Amino acid sequence: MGQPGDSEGGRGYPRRARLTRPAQFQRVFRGAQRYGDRYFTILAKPNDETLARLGLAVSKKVSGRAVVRNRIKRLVRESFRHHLAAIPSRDFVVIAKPPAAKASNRELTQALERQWQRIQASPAQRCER
RNA sequence: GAAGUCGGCCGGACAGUCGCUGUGCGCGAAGCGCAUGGAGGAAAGUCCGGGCUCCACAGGGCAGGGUGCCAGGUAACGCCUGGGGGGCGCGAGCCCACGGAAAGUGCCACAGAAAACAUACCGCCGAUGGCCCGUCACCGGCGGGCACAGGUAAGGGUGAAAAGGUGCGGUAAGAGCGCACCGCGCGGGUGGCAACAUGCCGCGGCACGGUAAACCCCACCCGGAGCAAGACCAAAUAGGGGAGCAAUGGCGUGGCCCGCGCUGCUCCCGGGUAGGUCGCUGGAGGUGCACGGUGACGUGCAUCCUAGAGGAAUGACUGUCCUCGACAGAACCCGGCUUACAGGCUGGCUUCCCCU
Repeated sequence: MGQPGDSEGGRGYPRRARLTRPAQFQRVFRGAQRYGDRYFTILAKPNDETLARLGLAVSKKVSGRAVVRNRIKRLVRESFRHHLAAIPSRDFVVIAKPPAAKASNRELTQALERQWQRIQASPAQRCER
């Protein structure tokens, strides 16, 4: 099948690959490169680690129901995990938009794949402050 | 078999691959391997009640809030069980904020004459009194008329509601005015722990409209905040307190001394931010049996351990099958209530139909 993650034998998604503290989120929110489509906005900022890290932001504005928000977060994490090897080591914050609540799993997965490819293609810019 | 009614239960299944995470064990240990566990009946709304934690607190009262037929169950409740009363249904069964309106206050729209110590629009009567007419020779009597005083609440009409109902008597017409039956109220007796009931006895012609999710009265209950509660460990930076050391200094103020202020190094102490650890899941716990109880529930014995994350795990993909899958995601923990829910399984009871 056309699952890139499967063909590479899959990757783990350890705690190292997550943004865990408010300060880390703040760092990304301040001056990051932006990517996005109708389902997501992705903020990216170079980090000092050897691994890309992911943070999620799915607000209640996206959907009032916790089940829907959980689904979106799981899909993003799953996609990120599959592409971890190919993604440059930067900190990302994926912000979901309201249309994502109505999209199917397949639609969201494909949309994310396109974004990772764009990010892979674009060079990391130093955002001086 | 059909319709209905009251409960109980389930909430796609199986396999593979790749992940996340708790626990146990092992190892060449910031990890890895193996084994094993990982959302719900509502996890939801946050509407009640508790546990737990911190703060406050002698006792009592006021204010405020809540509950509201009775009895029981419970840690507690606004929950549950049983009972009483009222209403609905042929029935099983369902529904009810269901204490007090002979403490006080308020309100009762529209309509209607009148909405509460009753009143009198139409109507009825007009016995009694008044006026007029007739009759007898007069007083007076008798007869008739008027509807003036007055008497009525039977009938009409209004309204959610109009001061018991029906019948007979009675009357000028009427009226519990009188009587019978029904209804109502009060007192007593009887039954019941009680709410309450009453084919019992006596009394009262009947006097009591509704509204307390209106104020209010009565009885009972309630301190506040919440796991971001709270406890512990604790960098960096700034600052506080104490001790010691060197010089007996240095700088500022001042003409100078004293004095006052600032200043070095080392160690200790207390508070405490970032961050971390605990709180964090074994509990008013589940299951089975026995016993007590109409029941809710309680007691005893045996047995089981069944999520514990934290930017927040419990998922993704693929395949097969079916009746193609609803509402929906734990966040300290329990007991309830309420609301949402594709489809399916199952038990009791009721009514009707058919067969034997």
